[in-house]
Amino acid sequence: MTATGKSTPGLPDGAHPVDPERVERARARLPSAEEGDRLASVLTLMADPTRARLLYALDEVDELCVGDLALALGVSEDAASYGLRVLRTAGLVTRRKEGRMAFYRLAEGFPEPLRQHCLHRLIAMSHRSAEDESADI
Amino acid sequence: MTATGKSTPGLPDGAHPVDPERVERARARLPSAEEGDRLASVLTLMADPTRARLLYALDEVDELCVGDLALALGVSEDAASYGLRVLRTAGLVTRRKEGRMAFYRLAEGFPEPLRQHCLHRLIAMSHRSAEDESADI
DNA sequence: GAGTTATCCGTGTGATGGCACGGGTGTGCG
DNA sequence: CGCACACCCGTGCCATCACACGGATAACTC
Repeated sequence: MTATGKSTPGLPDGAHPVDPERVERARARLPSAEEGDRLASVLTLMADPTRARLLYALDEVDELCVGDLALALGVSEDAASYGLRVLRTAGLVTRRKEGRMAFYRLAEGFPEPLRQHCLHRLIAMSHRSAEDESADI
Repeated sequence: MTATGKSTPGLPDGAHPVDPERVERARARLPSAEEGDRLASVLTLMADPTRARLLYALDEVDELCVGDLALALGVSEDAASYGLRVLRTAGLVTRRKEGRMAFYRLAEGFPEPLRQHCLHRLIAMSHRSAEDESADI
């Protein structure tokens, strides 16, 4: 059992794993590298102001066409189109074509945790973070 | 008042804002560009497998030194150090120096929503997302 | 004091990302 | 039938990024 237990700072006995117990505890519950990749890819989709706001807008109103989305966000139609392209490729939004225009909405299988936690809670957080003026509590 | 209301697809009267009501509804509740930027920057910090897992590990065990974190994650010490550097610059983790080693922990002011929603809920999501085999519920 | 160890910092590099640009497609209108 | 429109797609440009590498610092051991 190596009998080390906790190693005080200078002990060269344990060498690299300084506190193996904690390392093991962390390692056991840690998401795998692959899970980390998945989480990162889904968060990367939200980690862009344009895309985040596109999703938020589509969460508020069921459906919007590209031009109106661009207008609501105050970005170029090209930027909106590009953002939607990425989100669509990722399967987060769907497109309905009516005549010459395309209406977007959140995909049916839009991950509910993502909507709740990122769209609602985190956006709410960023509302009051930053340099809040008075800061009650 | 332009009297348009809803414009059917082909009406050239409303021109760009096809359905002004929805645009207005979206625009009113939409996070501002600046808020979008803030949200994006904080999400960008999580949108990296190494950093996300670093934070997760630090959330599980109070405190770990760089080498042990690298060991727990299975990444190079340099990668861990770099990730911690970024997180530290952003103020999400703090460093305590003891002798020649540095112990990291989540910052005191670590945004609670971030911990709950990103670390716990979203990681839980990415556990069962992907191609889940049997998928009980 | 010399050597080793744990970490930090600045820089180079390959990779990725957001978006503007130009050209293309299908649609509605006169 | 020809024009304008709303949108899509492929591509190029510039910025950012994650990480490796090398050197520097402080501390512990002998």
